[in-house]
Amino acid sequence: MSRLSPAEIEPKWQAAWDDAGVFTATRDPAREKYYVLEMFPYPSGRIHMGHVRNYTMGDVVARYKSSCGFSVLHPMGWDAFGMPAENAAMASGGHPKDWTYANIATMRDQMKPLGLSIDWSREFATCDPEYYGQQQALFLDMLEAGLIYRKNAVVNWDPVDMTVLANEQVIDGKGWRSDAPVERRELTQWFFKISDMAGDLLDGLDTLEDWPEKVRLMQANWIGQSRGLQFAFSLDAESVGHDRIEVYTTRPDTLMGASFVGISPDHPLARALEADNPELAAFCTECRRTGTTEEALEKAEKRGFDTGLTVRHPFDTAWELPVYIANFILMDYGTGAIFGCPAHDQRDFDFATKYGLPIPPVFVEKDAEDAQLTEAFVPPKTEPVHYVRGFAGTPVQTGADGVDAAIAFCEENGVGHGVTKYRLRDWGLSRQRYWGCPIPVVHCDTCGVVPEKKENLPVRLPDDVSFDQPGNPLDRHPTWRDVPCPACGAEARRETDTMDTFVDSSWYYARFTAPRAETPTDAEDAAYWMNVDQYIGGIEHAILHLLYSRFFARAMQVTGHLPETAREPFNALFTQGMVTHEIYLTRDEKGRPVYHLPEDVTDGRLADGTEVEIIPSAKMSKSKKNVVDPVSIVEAYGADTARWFVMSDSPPERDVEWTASGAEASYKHLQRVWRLASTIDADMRAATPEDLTPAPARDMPLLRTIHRAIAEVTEGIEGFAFNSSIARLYAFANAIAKSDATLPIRAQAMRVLAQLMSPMTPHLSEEIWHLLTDGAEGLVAQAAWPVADAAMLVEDSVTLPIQINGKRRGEITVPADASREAVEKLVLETDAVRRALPEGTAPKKLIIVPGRIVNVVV
RNA sequence: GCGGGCGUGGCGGAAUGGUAGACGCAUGGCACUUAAAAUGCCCUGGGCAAAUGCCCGUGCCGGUUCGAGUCCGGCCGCCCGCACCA
Repeated sequence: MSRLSPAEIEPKWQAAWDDAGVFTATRDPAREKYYVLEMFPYPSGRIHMGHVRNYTMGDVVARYKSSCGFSVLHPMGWDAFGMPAENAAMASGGHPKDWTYANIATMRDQMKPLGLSIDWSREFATCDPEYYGQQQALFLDMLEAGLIYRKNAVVNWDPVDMTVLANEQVIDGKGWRSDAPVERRELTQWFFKISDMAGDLLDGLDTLEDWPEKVRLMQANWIGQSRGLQFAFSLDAESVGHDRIEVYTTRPDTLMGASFVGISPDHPLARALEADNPELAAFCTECRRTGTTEEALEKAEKRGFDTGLTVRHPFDTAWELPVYIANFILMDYGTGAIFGCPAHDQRDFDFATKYGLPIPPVFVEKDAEDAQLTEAFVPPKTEPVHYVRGFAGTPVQTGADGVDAAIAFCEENGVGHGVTKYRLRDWGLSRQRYWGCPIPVVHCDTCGVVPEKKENLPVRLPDDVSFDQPGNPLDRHPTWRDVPCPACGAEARRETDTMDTFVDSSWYYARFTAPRAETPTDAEDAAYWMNVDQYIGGIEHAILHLLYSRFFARAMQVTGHLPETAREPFNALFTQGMVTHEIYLTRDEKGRPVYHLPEDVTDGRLADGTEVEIIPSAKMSKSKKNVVDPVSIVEAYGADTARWFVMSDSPPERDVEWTASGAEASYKHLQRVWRLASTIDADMRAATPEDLTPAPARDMPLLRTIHRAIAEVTEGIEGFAFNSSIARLYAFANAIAKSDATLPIRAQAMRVLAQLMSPMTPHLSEEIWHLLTDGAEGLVAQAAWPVADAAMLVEDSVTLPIQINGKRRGEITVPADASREAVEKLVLETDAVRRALPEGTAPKKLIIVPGRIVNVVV
């Protein structure tokens, strides 16, 4: 019997699919459409197992839906702008464009042998001028619609390299190349007004029923709606032009526990005070050294600086509160100023303790009026609290009701007003880098900031740039900046900032519906194909990419580029786990990790004998050099094996650690299925008339198995439990191998097995299908998905485990339609129950869950 | 620090609140073979036991329930995100 050679059959069937145009997406009004999309890859240079897993999942869905009769759109493209291309250019002197397109070519060549059902005619890269030109058109429309504006924002500035650094380029507060302490610097930048849509983006989450609950929760927390009180503290003496401090609090119910007022180091008052107070200025400067990430701010030691200013409590003019500058207060959130209530907030408690400030409680535990607080008291939700200091003697409740009551009380007494705020900040899109989509505006001395004319799009990146020094090459380009003002025609300067790469990935799904259109989208195509029915990608994108995409769908609707029905672009979302692998690292003289490729490590040592640290289950990433190359797996075992393995070993939402033994095992199993098919085929060809005579009694068990397999495998695919589907397929193959059913029924089972396997192992399935149908029924890829006969799924009898006091002690088999009374009688007659029950006594309780279990309580 | 998630045999994992460990890997045994590979068959959570069986067991502690891997509360550990990484 011939061994199956993936190297022979896989290209053959891929060519057959191409010839038949099976995967070309066509707008067919007669059929329901299905748009399945995996998050497109960054062209890092080689595909890795995470890609294989991601795209195989999408492929399983696409092939399955296609078999179910849908008109399927399953495209692929490249998220091609970004820093690695510039880093490569700086390191090796090439050009980001060449590097990127070469990587794309390599990865496409690596991806195609996987046999994915992708419509490659729709492929594009975000660095294609045809794509980013349309993105510039979107920018102009959104600018005109008031969705984009300019304001100052803080960036990480490397004072040695004289360049802006991304957060990941800041290591322990220092520039990654220069090692110089990073400074904060303000630049005028472009922003999307995403905060205007905060409420709508929050409300929209409720409609996303087919998104993971955790992603919706993360997004809701990220948007961070809060209801609070905004009011002002009056300064005792006007200082540097300020006479009040505007404060926002989500805990107005603790206003009577105020101990101090804190303002951000970036608060206008703090900035004004810096001029006359060198000590204060030094403190603020020190605070600004902390990285710009929220994580760095939150983890930094909480520090304050007493400004010497005081304010009056709004409900008691005799009550004086000190004003501190505190490093943990963000200028971006609320008003950049807070009041501190140490008795009921742990951070404020720590702060008050550190600076010797009073800790007046608002409420205490019952019977604990005199107790000294050793930590902030946050009352349990259910317990009543005892008030020691309510508003004007009136106790208010805690919790949401208390906040509402406190806001109402404050409003009645003329202290501020209730407001709804969001944590979500506007999205800064300006990047001071070359390899991105140029922002299509021109700076004119007389007209100011002027949008480029649409007919001048795309604003192309110049090719003649150098990366021999840090900073943005567009700034250094001799002529690229010089353009006439689109408004007055005078000499003007092009903006040299480019767009955040998140912009590129925020609308690519819409572009796939009409990738060659002369406008960003085509109305008819968008109406037919949108929304994405199933989106698949990593959980690491749970917040930013998905939120930005949701914003963009709305913004594109406002600007007329998407229909109203595409408000939420992704109907269903699946977040896959990552493919992990050990990482190997050594440390440089500063203790920073240096990563090594698996092939450079032998028995835990480098070639020069240096021992390496091994960290298990680390996310596969190019920078960590722990990428397993799928190409070698495909070459050794074929695409079907790689696909089968990545789908079989782990539930798709969970991380999977790559192991070499798993691929080997998958390969063996697929060979076994092939042998089984070949044997059945050979037997059919040599069959005598007796072999073909039906024998219903012999055939019934396998017929039932066929229909159960159809039902269970289908259910697994529908529910994204691919690993369970594959477990069922193993069981099905074993059942066929062991069955004594007649040949025609075994052949029928084998054809169904091939079909059910086809989303995962399309090439092997085609080969088996072709063999068993003599090529008379075309391609599996075009065959209709089998349907389970419900009548065949019903069992005649059922085995019920019998528990005694919750522990399994026996079982009985009863007819599936047995009455409760009949089951009860049989249960009481079993040995296990008789042994447990004293002679003649009845059980205390008898629980019968029909079809499932019996529990006897004695 | 904040937000979110995960934790089950030697390993990957299965299990609408209802027989914990399906299915697969690995280990061991057997068959085939001159031999090996390949292939096929069998066993395999731990403990006690000749055996029908019995006890323990889903990170830890507690709770709800006839019944908890699953629900609730409190911990521990690991992972993801934190707005200029993609």
